Amino acid sequence: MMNQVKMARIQADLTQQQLADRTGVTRQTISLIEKGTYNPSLKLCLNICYALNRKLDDLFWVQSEETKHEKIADER
Amino acid sequence: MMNQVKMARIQADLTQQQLADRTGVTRQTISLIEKGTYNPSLKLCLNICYALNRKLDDLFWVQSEETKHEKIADER
DNA sequence: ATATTAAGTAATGTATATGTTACACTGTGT
DNA sequence: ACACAGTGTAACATATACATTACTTAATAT
Repeated sequence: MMNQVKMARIQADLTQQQLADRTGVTRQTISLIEKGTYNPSLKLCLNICYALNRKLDDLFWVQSEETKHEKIADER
Repeated sequence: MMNQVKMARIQADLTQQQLADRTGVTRQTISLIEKGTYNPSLKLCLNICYALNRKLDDLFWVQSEETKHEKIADER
């Protein structure tokens, strides 16, 4: 589950702990989400968005496997 | 947890059962998500997006309580 | 050298998302 | 009147998100 949380957090100049505090979870949860091994709840995704002043698609959108090919075709 | 799933599903002319089949969950799960009593996982949100050809912000974005006021102020 | 901060990760417990089965209600068609 | 499709919802079981605690490593500062 790839995402842009780590990039956005660093751009916002926050530590994992600071982001965790602002989103109401523990640092460990943030770490696992950034590493991509977790499948976070929508509510947590939204809280991360609020803390980083982003929207869902900025941080969490991933293209479906099927439409990836169309994208490649578009780029040609 | 308000969302636009029901609207988008009806616009796509799908039943809850059809959407459930396409997203790999049961009809009950779709029903509860549409009703807003569930806090679905990101993976399920993405699968619903794929099935309805939408993006996360279209179906699942909800403004934070704090920024709601700013929005209202903007509209004045 | 030592202390401190940021981050990765493992073990264990709890809360909850989701599945399964089943029943009820509403509307529509016959 | 009956059948059926679509939906809401409840009870119970299972998987997993998330918390808690704790250990480790790397980097930086004193």
